[in-house]
Amino acid sequence: MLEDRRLAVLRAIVEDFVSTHEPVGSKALVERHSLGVSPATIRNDMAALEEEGYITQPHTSAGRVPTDRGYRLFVDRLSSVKPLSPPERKAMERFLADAVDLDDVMTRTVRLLAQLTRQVALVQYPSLSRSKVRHVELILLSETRLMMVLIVDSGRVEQRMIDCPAPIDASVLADLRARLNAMVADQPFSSVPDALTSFDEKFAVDDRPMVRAVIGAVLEAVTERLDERVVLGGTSHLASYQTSFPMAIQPVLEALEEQVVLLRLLGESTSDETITVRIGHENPISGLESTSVVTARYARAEQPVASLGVVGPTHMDYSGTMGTVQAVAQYIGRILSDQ
Amino acid sequence: MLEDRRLAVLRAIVEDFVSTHEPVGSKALVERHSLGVSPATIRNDMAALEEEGYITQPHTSAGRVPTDRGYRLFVDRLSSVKPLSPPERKAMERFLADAVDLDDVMTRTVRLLAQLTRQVALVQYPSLSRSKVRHVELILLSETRLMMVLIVDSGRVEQRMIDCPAPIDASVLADLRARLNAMVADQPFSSVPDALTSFDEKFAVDDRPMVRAVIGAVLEAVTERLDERVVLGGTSHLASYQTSFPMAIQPVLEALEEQVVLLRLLGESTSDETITVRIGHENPISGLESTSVVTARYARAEQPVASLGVVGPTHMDYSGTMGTVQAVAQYIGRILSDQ
DNA sequence: ACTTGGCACTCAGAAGTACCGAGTGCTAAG
DNA sequence: CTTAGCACTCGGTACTTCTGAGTGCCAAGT
Repeated sequence: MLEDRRLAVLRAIVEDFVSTHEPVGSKALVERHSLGVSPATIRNDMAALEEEGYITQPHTSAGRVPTDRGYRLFVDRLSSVKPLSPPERKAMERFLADAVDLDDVMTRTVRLLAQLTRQVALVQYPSLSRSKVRHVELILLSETRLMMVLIVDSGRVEQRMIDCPAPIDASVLADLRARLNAMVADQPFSSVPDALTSFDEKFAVDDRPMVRAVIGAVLEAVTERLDERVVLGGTSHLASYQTSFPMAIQPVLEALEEQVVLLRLLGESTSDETITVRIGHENPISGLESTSVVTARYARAEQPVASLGVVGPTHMDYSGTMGTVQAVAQYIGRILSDQ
Repeated sequence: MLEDRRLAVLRAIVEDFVSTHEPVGSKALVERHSLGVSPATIRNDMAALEEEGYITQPHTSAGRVPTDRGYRLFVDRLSSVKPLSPPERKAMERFLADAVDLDDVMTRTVRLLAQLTRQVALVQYPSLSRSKVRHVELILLSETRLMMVLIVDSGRVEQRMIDCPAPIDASVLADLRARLNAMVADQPFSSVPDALTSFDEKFAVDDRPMVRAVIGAVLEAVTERLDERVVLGGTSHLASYQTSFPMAIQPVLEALEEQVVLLRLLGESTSDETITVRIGHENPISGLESTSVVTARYARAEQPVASLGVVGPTHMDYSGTMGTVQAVAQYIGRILSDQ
């Protein structure tokens, strides 16, 4: 009972602080929330909460502010994932329905997320590791130069230039093309490396350098990490944070300029959770200690392929943000599975 | 003579203000620059300059600050384009030399520009309008579906899916491929549309729908505006502007999030100038009225293909920025021409 | 006709002072 | 365990004063 009320107080503090961005005092708390006790009682609870490290006072004569630990408890036990409102859901579906290709889906998603959450949004390109090869084409560009075009079942296309040591014979090339396709067409990316082991031995010794160059290009294409691309949007929202609360945006902007950082942010989701929240210092990346990151994985045809999420101030509306991120992740998954 | 000194005063004011970011007074001016006259004389000149609208006083008891008009005069008549220092040049060449493909060149360039100028950098992808077709490949994916792969001389590749109304005959396809390449290979993009006019008439009536679909895809690929992509970097530098001088970064960040805006910024260069500077309100884009934009075109094989540039505070180091932008533009041109 | 020293004037920003009141912790009574 | 009462703290606001950089103007100098 007592424990319950303390948690209620913490929840009230977080909620109030998130909406007003101002330290909240005991009096304001009993007024705004019907806690059924007097401010003095709340003060005792607050002292206890502070003792345990969930809240803190910016200065002696001010109210309390949640600590990262306080937010953590709030997220874990006191808040629920708030689903999108029907109009928001409508807006999302309408906005994403018009996407014409993968790039467009990604761009639109990042804009959408940024708009709905009013925060910085991140969207990672789907991984191709579960994809299958549809076709490999080899095109002779000059005597010693050819281009390999790899067509993926998702419609994506990868190309590689290949320079050969010796002039290429057209009939050898045709033979290679046919055999190569027989080997890898309809194979998932993951089994291509195995399929092509000692593939070159089937060719005349003279042709092997060329064959090996082609194999190399194919392997490169199927092993390349295409999920290592992240689009970013809504950075202008950063500027509005600082008005509301002290926070240097420079380090945040700097961190967000690094693709590596973005990948770490999205990549380190706890694998068994659908949605991950990292609060303040929990965040391993320097420059983002005073922000929270909410990410979710999205799937294509039931298989998780990548993540998306948002970066915002620690005093964000976690319920709403988590709901939005989750909804967008699910919807994107559906869109990608459809096409 | 008198006129000369006034200009010297304006130059001194701009230079001082750019380096200190503080209004500059008559006394400080004579001390820092050897103008050979007394503060009182400078004051007279300043009054005249203010009268003409080149400088202004933030408040009565403060020094003068250049107006947009003052910067304009400074850029047009009082400053020179400062070439990169040898170490900077070295750094640039080293940094760009490692680029592996076009995307990499663009990404590295934007980082480089941002780093050298400490401002927000923009780099537009090269236009393909001057490019030539190297090869067109048609790949049969299923009975009625094929993929068109267009290889451009710059190494870039465009692909299009094509659905045909009727099953496709392999020999017809081979014929089409051969003839199509005969028509368009080595042709500049601009002449492809003409080359393909009434091309379909050379085929059997039954095959024409398929041929037309392919022609459509090729035309789409060669007319698509591939230069409508801009990469952006160095936004974190925005945060440091505001510390030095009042400037809302939110509208700037917002503006920079719009691809359309970026394209306008880069696209509207005066065509006959190698380097374009737009100062403060000269800038047509809302949100960027208090920034200056320095852009330059870059060429590939002597033909201008796109632009790059930076966005910074109006009190920027114009000489240095112009020098850097120009140097990078030239060097990028060389890199693109090489490969 | 320009330059210059002198001088009164202005005014933003710093520094000092006082005050208010939100918020606290503690204590003693309920 | 709760609560009313109370003394205490201290950030923020408002007001004042002070200072000095910087100005414009004028009259004398070259």
